[in-house]
Parts: sequence; C-alpha cells; structure tokens
Amino acid sequence: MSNRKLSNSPAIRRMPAYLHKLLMMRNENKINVSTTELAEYMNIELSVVRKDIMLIGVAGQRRVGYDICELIRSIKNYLGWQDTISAVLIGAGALGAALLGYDDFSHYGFHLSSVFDSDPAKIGTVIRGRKVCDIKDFRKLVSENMPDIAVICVSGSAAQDVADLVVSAGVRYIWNFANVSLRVPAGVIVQREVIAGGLAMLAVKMKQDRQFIRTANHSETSNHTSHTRR
Amino acid sequence: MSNRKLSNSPAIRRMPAYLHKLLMMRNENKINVSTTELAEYMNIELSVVRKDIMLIGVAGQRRVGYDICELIRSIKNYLGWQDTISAVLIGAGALGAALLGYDDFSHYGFHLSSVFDSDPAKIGTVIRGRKVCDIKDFRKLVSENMPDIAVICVSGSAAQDVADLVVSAGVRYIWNFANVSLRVPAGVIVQREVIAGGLAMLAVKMKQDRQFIRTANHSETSNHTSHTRR
DNA sequence: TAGATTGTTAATCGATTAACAATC
DNA sequence: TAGATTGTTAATCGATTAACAATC
Repeated sequence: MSNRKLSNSPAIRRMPAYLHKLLMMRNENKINVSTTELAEYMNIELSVVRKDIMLIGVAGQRRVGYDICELIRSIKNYLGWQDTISAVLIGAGALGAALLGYDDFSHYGFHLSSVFDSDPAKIGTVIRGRKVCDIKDFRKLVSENMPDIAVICVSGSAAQDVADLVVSAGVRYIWNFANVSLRVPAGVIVQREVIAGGLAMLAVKMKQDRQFIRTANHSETSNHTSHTRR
Repeated sequence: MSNRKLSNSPAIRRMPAYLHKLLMMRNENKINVSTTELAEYMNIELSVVRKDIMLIGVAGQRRVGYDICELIRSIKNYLGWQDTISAVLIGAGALGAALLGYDDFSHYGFHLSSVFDSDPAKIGTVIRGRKVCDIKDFRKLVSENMPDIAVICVSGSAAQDVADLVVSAGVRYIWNFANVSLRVPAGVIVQREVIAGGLAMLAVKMKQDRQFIRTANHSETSNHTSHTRR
C-alpha cells in the first residue's frame, strides 16, 4: 500500500464516469467496449484509459475489447462498491434534495437511508420518498443501524456542529458539501467537496483561451481550433 | 504556456478553498495569514501552500505572513475572477436551486443572471430571486447580452440538446453538471462536474482504512491513529 | 539572540504521454 | 494477410515532499 496521501487520485475520480458509461452500455445490451470508445466518451487519451483498466485489473480480448459486465464488476470491486454502503443525509436543502435524486447512487451501492434537518418547517415533510427527521433524534435513530457515511449538506456555519454530532454518535466517514474545513478527531475521515473547484478550472481555461484568441488575432501563424483541440 | 492538457490541476482546484478561508478572515478584520494557518485549514502540507502562493506570485513578510487582501486579489487575478463572469443556468431543479443559493459565487465574480427550464410548472416561478424563463426563449433572451458561461443542470437525457442549443446561440464555455459527456464543436470548452468522483475517493479511503483495521487487529506492531494521521 | 516564518532548491513520486510489440 | 485492438515499456512532465537557507 502506498505511503503517500491518497488525496486526489485522478484515476479514482474517473472511475464513476467510466461506470456510468458502462452501465448505459449494458442497458443497451452491448457486450464489449473498446478503449477507443471509452476515451472518446471521457475526452481523454487512449493510454489513460488503458492504464486505468490495468489498474482495476481486467484483461481484454484483442480486436474485441473488454467485457462490459466484467469491467462494471471490477470497478465496483476496486472502489469497494460491491456491497451496499449506507449513508445518512444531514441538511434537507436544495443540495441535499439534489443528492437524494441522483439516480446513479443506487447503481454504486450507495444508499441514502435517512434525512435529517433542524428546520421545523422541513421536519416531517417527505423529500423524494424520504421523511425528514429531526436532527435532535439523530443519536437515537442511528444507534441501532450505524450508517457508514454521513453526508453533510448544511450551511457552513452549522457544519462543524453537525460534524461533532455525527462523530460523537459513532460515524467515522464524512462526505462534506459544506464549504468549510471540518475539525474531526483522529481516525475520522472527511472527504470535502468543493464545487467551485470546477469553476476555477473552467475560469482558467477561459482565461487561457481568450488570451490565445487575442494573440492569434495579432499573428497569422496559428489558428484557434488547433489550440483547443491540439 | 504549457502544452499539456490543463484538465485537472490540483493547485487550481485548491484556489477557491483558499479564497473562501481568506474572505472569512478578511471579514474578521484580520490583516495577515501564515502558510501554517492555511495548511491547517486545508489539511495539506505546508510546502504545498507555499508552492501555491508562489504560483499566484505573492510575496510575504518573514515572521508575519502574507497580506490577506493581496492574496485575495492575486488569487482572483490568477483565476481570471477579477471581473464579473456572467452565466446562465439551464435546469431549475434541486441542483440548479442549490447553485443559485451558493453565496460564494458573488465573491468570485460569478453572476448567474438568468434561469431557464422547459417544465411549464416551473416557468414563471421565482427561485431564489430569479424568474424561471422558458428555454424556448433562450436565443431571444441571450442574444443581446451573451453570457460567458452556460451552467447545465438538466437530466442526462436532455443535456445534449441543451448543449446544442446554447452552443448554437453563441455560448462558448459550458459547466456541465449532467452526468453525461457532451459532444460540442471544436472551440467550445466544457468543464464536466462529476459529483460521484468525491464519493469514489471516500470509498477507496474507507476500503483502505478498514483493511488497515483488520490487519491491525492481527498484528500488535502498529496502531490505527498512526495510519490515518501519519 | 532566538525563534518563527518565508523563500528556494533538490529529491521523490506518480500521472500522462508516446511508441511499439503482441496477437486475434 | 492486414488491420484493429490490447498489452507493455520507456520517457516526460508535473506535483508533492523534504530539507535548509535567509531574514525579520
């Protein structure tokens, strides 16, 4: 096992996208897939796809490709998604509702069993088939069936309190959508989701692209499409 | 300018998190910040923060730290966020509503000016202060004031049609939250947001952590906390 | 002065790219 | 056979880590 911090492995982050495509293809009753097909879908180089497939340890057939079902099985296995992962959602706002409606989670073996909020106006209502429970009852309600993961979708100001609560109740893994860093005891693992990271990437691409257009207007030697598509 | 594809630069993705922290500190009327403070907040190594600060090109004062306002200015400048970026949102579902409520966007100079949907039940309603417009009127409504970015928050099955529409209307940058790959003409830049990537990361950390616990139970030479915090 | 912090450089590690070998 | 695809290896590039120099 690697000693380096496993904080942002691009290969692992690509896996759900592969999985999504493969599930779609299986739905269309396709049997095999080639790296070319996956690379085009992902908009990445052929060799990256091959390396990723080597990583999950699947062998293909030359001139035919890989078995879709085997790839699905192996990716799930690689990510530890072969068995159901139970999770609770804290925060029944718009983002929470969006996660509850994310269809692929069920394919990933990720099950958001219950929803908590502190807002009296929300408690008792039903969102996407789940009744919203009072966060005050959190300990009691999860005590018998401890979820693997707590998904925190509350405002930044409330997030630390929620984290303290779920950790004290016994949750050891947190998926944090609140835009703050959480302090947790050693042994608790937090995955922070910074949505704006994608915006930053797009902004920098935009900036470079526009600089290129400006430059290209002054020199005739290059053109625009060769830049964006290499 | 680098020739390599700028697809997933970790440094750029960290910028919004720094920015968020720095904005909070400025709000608290703090003047300076040290790399130690930022590294602790971000849960990363000191030297990563220093490299990132070198990247945006800010000089500090020894024994004092960096000027918070200057850091904010420089990060915005680095990301091209010094001027307002105009964007339209397509898809007024739960995820769209969540993005409309993301407070930090205004600090980032990112302005979601208008919202479109195809659902008659939503058209005309107001979500977080924005009236939802009919997607049929998209061309007409954006023709005078072309937005920089289109944020696509519709279902996977509708996403390609929406992309075709916004591209034909003249939009050149897309932030895609739909869980599919979009085909666009050369010159149009798409940033795809795969929320489940974070779940994959957490799942793998979970798997490793649990394997470690199992191993640790059999051998007395190591303990758990030393693993998770190194 | 001592200590804390920035600044700089080298080493290491991992991810991507490229080229080609193998084979169905 | 020819062509398409997987499989493998080496080269390159970039990000992280580590160590220490500089200096307020």
